[in-house]
Amino acid sequence: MSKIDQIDRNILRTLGGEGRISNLELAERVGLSPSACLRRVQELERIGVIKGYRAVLAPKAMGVGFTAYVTVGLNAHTKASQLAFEQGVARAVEVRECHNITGAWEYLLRIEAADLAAYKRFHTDVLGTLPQVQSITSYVVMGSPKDERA
Amino acid sequence: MSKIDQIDRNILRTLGGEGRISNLELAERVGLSPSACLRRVQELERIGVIKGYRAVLAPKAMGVGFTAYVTVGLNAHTKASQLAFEQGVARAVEVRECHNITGAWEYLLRIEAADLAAYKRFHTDVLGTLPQVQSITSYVVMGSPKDERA
DNA sequence: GTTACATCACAATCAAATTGCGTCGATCCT
DNA sequence: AGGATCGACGCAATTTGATTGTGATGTAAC
Repeated sequence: MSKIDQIDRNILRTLGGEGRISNLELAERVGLSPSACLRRVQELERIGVIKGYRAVLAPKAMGVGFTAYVTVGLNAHTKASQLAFEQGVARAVEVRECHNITGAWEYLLRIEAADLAAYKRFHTDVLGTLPQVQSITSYVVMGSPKDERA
Repeated sequence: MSKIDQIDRNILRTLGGEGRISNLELAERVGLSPSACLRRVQELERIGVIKGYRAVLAPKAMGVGFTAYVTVGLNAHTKASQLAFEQGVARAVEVRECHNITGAWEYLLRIEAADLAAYKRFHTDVLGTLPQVQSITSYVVMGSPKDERA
């Protein structure tokens, strides 16, 4: 398979929303036999178009009651400084996302913590001890009218 | 089941990373028999702790070659203005996430588009035609050293 | 026109999911 | 202290789905 056709796009769209649909049901949805459908899914996984599957969990049940986006500016823009910061962030479980962005700050983080107190501890003991960090601005998430993360 | 115990947390953590693991394998991981494990998973789904499952797809394969975070300030802070904006955003497929945040802007959006030209069209024809919008700041994502979205 | 290749559906086999049921441990009530 | 009740378990049988081999079909290239 060298290119993704319309059937593949239907498969991907369906799996993007219902990752654990049975192959039988998926085959019916996209109009193939189960074996043909399964082979396509397996190929999409093999070539990396489908990177994996994840359960979508209710945050509260995972102990997450507080979410914030944080912009981070570094005091030095060197490659070493950026790599060191990224390593520090990789170790912090509260950091769910770390994006390298254009603009006045180098990074945008998504932080998930139990509550404000836990966020404060993260802010002080994690971000506050990374020597590369020069500026931090926190934006607390009060709600998410749209959230199609995957 | 009234509360989530350590076995449940193990199940959730495993499914959060490998949503399509077989029940057989999951049972081995958490130390239960397959039927006991399956019943717990079914209960976690029933009570809403597991909201669903999604395939994680490579962005390029879905036609996404450009990602940006956008802060949006509204010209009026009324409930009606916010709802109208949120409805406009709900209709836009490029908007993957819309978060209501504290600080100088009301919203933080995550935009996924094919390329810069497509982003420009979104910026002009979608955001640029919502009357509630007073300020827009775009932050282009150049990379994501950490991304555990689900 | 022939050959090669990709993709399909069918069918057989294998593996996993599902569910009924008995057992065990904990808790509560007498 | 003993019995009853309830929740959760593992076992086993049954059902369902996944997997894979294979032949057929269509398309493209030579």
